Amino acid sequence: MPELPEVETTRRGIAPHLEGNEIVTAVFRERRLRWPIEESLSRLLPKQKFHAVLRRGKYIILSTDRGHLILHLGMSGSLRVVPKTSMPDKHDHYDLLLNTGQVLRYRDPRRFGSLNWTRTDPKCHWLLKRLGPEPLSAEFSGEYILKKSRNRTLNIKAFIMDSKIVPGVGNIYANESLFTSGIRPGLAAGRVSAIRYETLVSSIKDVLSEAIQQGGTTLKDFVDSDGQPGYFKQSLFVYGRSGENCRTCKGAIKSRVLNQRATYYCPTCQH
DNA sequence: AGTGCGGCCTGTCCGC
DNA sequence: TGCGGACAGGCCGCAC
Repeated sequence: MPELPEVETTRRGIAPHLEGNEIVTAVFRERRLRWPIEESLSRLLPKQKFHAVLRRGKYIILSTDRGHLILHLGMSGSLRVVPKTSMPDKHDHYDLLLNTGQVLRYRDPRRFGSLNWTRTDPKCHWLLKRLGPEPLSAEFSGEYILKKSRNRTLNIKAFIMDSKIVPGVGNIYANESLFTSGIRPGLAAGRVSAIRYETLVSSIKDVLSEAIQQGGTTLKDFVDSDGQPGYFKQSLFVYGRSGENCRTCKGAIKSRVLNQRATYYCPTCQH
């Protein structure tokens, strides 16, 4: 499940292979992703040259001289750069063949991902325009989130997973950052104090940056790698550890469902 | 406006 | 061993 660090790792991995290079052909084998891929892309994309590979939340933006591809990896998506001789497998839904002889290949067994095209400023695209500030930017601060949270009854975990508040904090990192900052996931967002929001924002930034750094260690092998960055190996404090011992207090990690999402916490360390 | 939930998918895991 | 069913997960869009 690609979280923001994996998306950023992917972005960094593919960028040097794309920037300055041109699309020769676009092959779509399965257009039924979260939204059907526009038919016109097959004829629009050839001859377009990439000039930037950006990220916004968990969206990757491939900017060309004529517009922008906006893509999301969903639950099971991955993007890799492979030689054009490499055969696609069952879940490899599209290929962008480049003038370098390499192919940018999208795989997504569950097809929760998406691919959209826009000619205008991607910031104004309907998928991106409502997103909150980037979690790793200065704009995402304790002050900002405190202000957004006033009078909100929604639990703090669902609140930080709301992309309108801050994009890119998925279930794993929501659980982990709430543990690190000692906050119970079920607490109403509006009842969390200013000082605790300062801690939470720092935790989110720390946990995301650290995971990006760990993912970065696999970058050099990106072309040949299986696309799984190293952050899965990082030691998680609570996520998926129901019944196991808390790494801090040795008590049992609990789990419950909040807003239809698996939620893990330590009843002793989090209040 | 805020909140909660349905729906989209398929690989994996569990129980029989 | 084989089979069916539950589950996970991001996120838009809808209903209340």
